[in-house]
Amino acid sequence: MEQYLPALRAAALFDGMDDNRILSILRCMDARVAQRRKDEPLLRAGERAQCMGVLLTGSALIVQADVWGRRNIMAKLTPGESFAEPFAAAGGAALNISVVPGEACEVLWLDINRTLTLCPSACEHHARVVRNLVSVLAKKALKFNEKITHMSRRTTREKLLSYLSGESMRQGALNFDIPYDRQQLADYLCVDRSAMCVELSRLQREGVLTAVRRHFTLRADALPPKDFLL
Amino acid sequence: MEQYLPALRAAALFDGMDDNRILSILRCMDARVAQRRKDEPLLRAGERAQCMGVLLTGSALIVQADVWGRRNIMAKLTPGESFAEPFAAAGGAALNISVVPGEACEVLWLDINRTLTLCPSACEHHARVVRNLVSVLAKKALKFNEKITHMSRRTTREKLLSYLSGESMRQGALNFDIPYDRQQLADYLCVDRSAMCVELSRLQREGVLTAVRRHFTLRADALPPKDFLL
DNA sequence: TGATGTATGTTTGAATTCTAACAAAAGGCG
DNA sequence: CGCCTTTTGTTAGAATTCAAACATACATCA
Repeated sequence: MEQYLPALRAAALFDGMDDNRILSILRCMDARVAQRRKDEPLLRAGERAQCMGVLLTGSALIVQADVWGRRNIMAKLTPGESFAEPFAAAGGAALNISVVPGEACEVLWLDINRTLTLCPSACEHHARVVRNLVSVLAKKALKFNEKITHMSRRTTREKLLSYLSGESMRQGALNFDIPYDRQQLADYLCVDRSAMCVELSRLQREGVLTAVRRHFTLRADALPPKDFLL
Repeated sequence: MEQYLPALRAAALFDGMDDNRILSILRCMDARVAQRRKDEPLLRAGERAQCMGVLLTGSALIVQADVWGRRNIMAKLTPGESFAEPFAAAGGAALNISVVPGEACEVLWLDINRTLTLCPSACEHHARVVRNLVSVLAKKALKFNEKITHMSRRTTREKLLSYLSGESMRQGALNFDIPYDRQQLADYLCVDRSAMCVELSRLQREGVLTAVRRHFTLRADALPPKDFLL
């Protein structure tokens, strides 16, 4: 388990804990590591999530997909990020999402209930893990909140601008990369890819932004007021 | 504070705690009660949420609104439910939502940090509150997840069916009431009200459901397979 | 370098949604 | 009951989005 410490130190769930504490917690939470190839889902919709996952290496998408290939991308995971916590923390609720690797990856499975119900005071590390879990869950709710904010806009143009200006602010620059390709971005915003490309082209023609693959540059001064407040 | 115990006993945050414990926790979390008239927001977008709220009486909507009156309803609160927890638990993040009363109501403000950072072991009740908070946050994330599921559908018809079948399952009946009027439902699904009414009428003409004000009846057998899986 | 597969951009007609305005129904209250 | 307000339903034209197909650009690897 020691080999994964570099990844775990960066995980929000283990924030403020030294290596020994982390290893101790891993034992308490019955931690298990699993490898997945690119085509093997980490979790499938319909399953019950008894454990939460922490991505150690690689990347993965949290998606809802139907049989016609319609896809709703909830989030993209990078190493150190966790997933399925809300389901595991809500008593092993049935998943309505799948988690699919973007490439081969490694995951850590953690039994949440061990920290919540068992040995509550036995090891004091638990208090810290539970507090970190509170923070992780809160941030996940805020992430969903943000996605809803983007999706709630009525036009593709507004959805794009809402997402892109959000990313720009988060990264603190008008010049930034996004983690999605065009199809993935369309699936994140829940719009048609080709219609989104049309809108991106229009925004570029109008001088509002430049978009080269995953790299974007916003020109805030070029936006008509309609797209902002007031 | 004792007068609010009936409402508090029903709150998920105080699950499994007797009256004395609840009162003790209220003191630890620096609980304060506030009244609001129908037109006074409980929270406004832009503010920082240092405290989480628990609705004691009345009802309220969590909304995102822009200056043109476009409204995105995130959820409707009933007594015992809490709000702004994700913002408060994420270190007092700036709200991107407002909380507006549907009628006059009373709220309890709780300082989350008191349970998370201060007197961590002094009173053992804290462990229970924090565990309850984990559960409350997890359920909120699942609620947002559900809203995203409905919104991710591409047509108004599919959004309606996704929401209504979800409510039907949640309430365990084909016959059920929803908490929203037509305008609120449209704002929850982020579609135009009149277009939604048209779609509701069509669904009724097709015999898929009946809709009388807030009361709905689904006729599962009348749905063409396209609207379900496979 | 050339071939292949993937990602991105563009075009078109069909379908859907928005907008605004108005009509009808329901609820509250003197 | 009659009046008023709020809610719900309907219509029609304009605007937007979808869907499918194709063209172009880019990346990888033999």
